[in-house]
Amino acid sequence: MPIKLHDSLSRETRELRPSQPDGVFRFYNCGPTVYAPAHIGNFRTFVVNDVLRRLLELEFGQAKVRHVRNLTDVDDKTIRRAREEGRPLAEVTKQWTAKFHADCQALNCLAPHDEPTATGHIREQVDMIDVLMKKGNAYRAADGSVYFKVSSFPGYGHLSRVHERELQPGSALAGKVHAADADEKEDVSDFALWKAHKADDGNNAWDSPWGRGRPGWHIECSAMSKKLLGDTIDLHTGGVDLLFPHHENEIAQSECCNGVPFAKHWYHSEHLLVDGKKMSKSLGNLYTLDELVAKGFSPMAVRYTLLMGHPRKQLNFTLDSLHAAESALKSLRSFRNTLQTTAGSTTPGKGAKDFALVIPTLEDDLNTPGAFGALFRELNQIHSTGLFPAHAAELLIEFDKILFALGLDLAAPVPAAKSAPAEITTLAEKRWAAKQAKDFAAADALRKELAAAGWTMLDRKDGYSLEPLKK
RNA sequence: GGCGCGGUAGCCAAGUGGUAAGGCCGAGGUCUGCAAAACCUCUAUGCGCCGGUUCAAUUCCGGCCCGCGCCUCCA
Repeated sequence: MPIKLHDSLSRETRELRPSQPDGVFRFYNCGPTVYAPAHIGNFRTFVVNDVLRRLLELEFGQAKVRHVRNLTDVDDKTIRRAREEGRPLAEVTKQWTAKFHADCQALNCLAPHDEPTATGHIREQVDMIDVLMKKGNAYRAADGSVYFKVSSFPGYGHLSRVHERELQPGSALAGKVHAADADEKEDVSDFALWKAHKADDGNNAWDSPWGRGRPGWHIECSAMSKKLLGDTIDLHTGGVDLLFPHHENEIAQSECCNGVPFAKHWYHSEHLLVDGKKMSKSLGNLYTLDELVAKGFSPMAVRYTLLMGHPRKQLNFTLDSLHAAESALKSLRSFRNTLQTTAGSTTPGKGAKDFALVIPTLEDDLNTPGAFGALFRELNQIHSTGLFPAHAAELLIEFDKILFALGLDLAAPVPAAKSAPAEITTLAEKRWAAKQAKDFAAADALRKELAAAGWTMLDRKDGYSLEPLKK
């Protein structure tokens, strides 16, 4: 079944298919700026793109998907961070790149096939700017910066419908408040391709035909996409906030330089809200993966939570939803164990249609909550009708395919139980002894004592474990 | 002000012109000395409000109310 995905440019849901004769599907996902830990809003986009990547692999074959995600390692924020910490830029970005990779791995995201960096592709960016200069789409301003001339590209604004917008009085552009370099530009809409060196940049500058400086933000994606995937790619993705101006500017640069359409398909995932509001430092509702893990949640529950809402709708993230995710994962784990136990070493049967709707639901515009619904509906159905070994063996294969598509690793570590203090283990030992002696009255009294101290005992045949009481 | 998205059970959240998936929580039950786990059952005559179209609307159309996002370097 073909994968259908909403296209931000045409505003239609269209089939995804490779456009090149080699049958390789090429997609570019705008990656993070590495100057701080990414927050879970960032990860919503990367997790959604990861599900997409997995579906593409299932559809076209593992070898027929090429996934590129960049790392922005030179811009205002990274340079400012390095300056504030008195460290070289490369050291700062290396640190946060490593952290980003660790978080991605914890969230079970497949690594992109290429992860190019802006500083690693200065020459490609300069070359591209050079072409734009020669074609008359760019100009060098008095300060040595190079700007893209928006009026030279008639297609500008189609993606974001920028022409249909009215500027809010007092907005940055209308008031030129933020446009520190506005005087250098011919038009406020023009954007920087090359930024002339300033004192604040320190030694983070490169030579170019227009003098020392550094690339503007937008050009890196155009240049690296061209180098690694070609002039026309099959899909370009990112968060909604990148739709304008970032992606609009990428289209302008790439199409003016290459003379062919930039991306066949555009996809934007919506924002994650926290307690009904966009995450922001000022509201204090910004979460990183580490903070959630510190609260006792597993990274897999975070991943599950990020997939609980439709990717093109704002998703309201709460701690309650993390609890829900943790419980849901537990059910899935338990179900898989049942399948495994029942199946044993039986040869899988053929023809079961139990999970037939899950992947197709996912393939219909990445309807992750719909897919979870279909999954649990089937799961309940199977529970109530019972299982034969051959059936279970077959279902196990299907179930694992679904887990792969969603990127849920049920074997991933769950939060380690806190170890109990000595007085608790003493009580527990006493209770266990009482139970073995069948002194149930004493055992029950000790259970109550433990509960009062905030602990519960989970009995097994051969022993017990201790867990802190929930709430 | 402009552009866009949304308002579905206590919470989260799919979906459809023909009478509401699923998860969490909660209640009852089976099973276990107890507890936990697992499994079973139950939980919106209702889908922001008011009109309209229709045999039939939560789903289409119009108006209104409320919320959220974006409006030049934030995933």
